[in-house]
Amino acid sequence: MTTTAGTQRIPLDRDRVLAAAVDLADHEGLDAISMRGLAAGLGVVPMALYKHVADKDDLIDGMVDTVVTAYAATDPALTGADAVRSRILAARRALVEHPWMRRAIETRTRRTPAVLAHMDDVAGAFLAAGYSVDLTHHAMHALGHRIWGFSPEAFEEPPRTPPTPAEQEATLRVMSERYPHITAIALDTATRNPSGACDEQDEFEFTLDLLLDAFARLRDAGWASHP
Amino acid sequence: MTTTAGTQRIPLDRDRVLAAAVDLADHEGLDAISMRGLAAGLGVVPMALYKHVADKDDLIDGMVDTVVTAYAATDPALTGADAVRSRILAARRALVEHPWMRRAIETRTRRTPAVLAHMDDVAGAFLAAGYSVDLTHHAMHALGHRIWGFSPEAFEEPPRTPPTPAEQEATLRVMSERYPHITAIALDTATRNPSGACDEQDEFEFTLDLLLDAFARLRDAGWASHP
DNA sequence: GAGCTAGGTGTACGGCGTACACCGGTCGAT
DNA sequence: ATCGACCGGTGTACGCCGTACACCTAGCTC
Repeated sequence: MTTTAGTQRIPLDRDRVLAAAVDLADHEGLDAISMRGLAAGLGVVPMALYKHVADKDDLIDGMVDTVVTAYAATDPALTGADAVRSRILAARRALVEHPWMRRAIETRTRRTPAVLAHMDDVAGAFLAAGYSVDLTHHAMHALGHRIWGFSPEAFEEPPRTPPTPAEQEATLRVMSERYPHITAIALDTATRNPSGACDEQDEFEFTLDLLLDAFARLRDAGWASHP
Repeated sequence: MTTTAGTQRIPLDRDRVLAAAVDLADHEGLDAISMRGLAAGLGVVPMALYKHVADKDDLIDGMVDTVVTAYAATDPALTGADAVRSRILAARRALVEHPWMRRAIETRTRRTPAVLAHMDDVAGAFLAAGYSVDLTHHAMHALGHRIWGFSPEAFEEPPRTPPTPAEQEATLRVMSERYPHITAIALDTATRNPSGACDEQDEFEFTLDLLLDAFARLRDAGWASHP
């Protein structure tokens, strides 16, 4: 089981390890990432990976970096809030392709070069559009994880097995009694989208634009946080 | 080691298990929560916990519920966005006391009664203030995790050992060359707060008010998402 | 040819969540 | 008074995890 007859093993390198990890996470989810499983997929013994990544944390940092590095560069024709918007939506596209990124980013603490570069680009777009350093700072805070292409969702749906109509009616009755307001929201959504699901992309862009708009207003008003 | 001479063991119940878990997490962090460690702290064998919680996931759901249940009720004198604001800031106070809540909430999928009740209260406050169901829905999305008292922070600082002044200068030079914009922000912050740290509470309230303000404007303009 | 190095191996350790069989009390029904 | 059910705590064991450490080998440099 060392080498398949005659075929030479191409030696691993960090990029191949990371690419395999990204691929595995894309198909099986972040929880499926284990040093053992990843190694098996590469036809290699688990400890071999440690020649290319420091530890599992470094592996996941590397995966994040791999994806962030691949973000499309901002269209240089865009300026100001449009440049920010375009960069953030590029991040979101990557995020939709790699759903595990969301949780991966949330648990990272080290800031790798690609991550810093993305933050720097977003900040740079604000500054180039005449936002003060001060206001840019606040805008970055306000955008939060939105600059990575997602918003944290209080409303997130648990993956569920579809209930029978009877169950559905029973829970609806209970819900509307105990939680009338969120039930009203759910029912209102359902009138427009029978599946009852929210259009996450819409919500994302809605809030993104709301925030960008609010910040543009502050900029135009000459706002400053310090007296 | 069954029972200390004479003293009767008070039997465990779910609430005592959850309270012990919350306490442990408060002092040692969420990662310190293991069935084995928690059991040891309670002077009990690990499997004993499974008589009171279904599994580790249920344990953490229960911990979240415990804290959320303890949120101060909204001051009934407050109305509208003020009621929302007050409820969210109450959540934030709880979050500061229980730092592990942040990560715990982020990884939850099940929505427990206390969690639903909090969401329902926030939504109810909007509706009571004359926001349409539609607009309330969008506002809840936009607030995202903010209704739990925190915002996801792109800017989060890793816990770090303070570097020597020489190192500090070296990294500053590298940073300001490669990432001029975020460095500018950091330096600007440092002029007002020598530690260079952001005031998270300020940033939180700033964005919260920005959003509440933007939504109030939409309400007053009679905004609706559907034509 | 000696020695170094990079990359892959094998073994082992300590931790985790939890399935499963068990066992001593308490208590209600007979 | 006896029996059975049930409830809370126990003990053992399994399979997974990350990774430390010693090792082996092929190829390269001097």
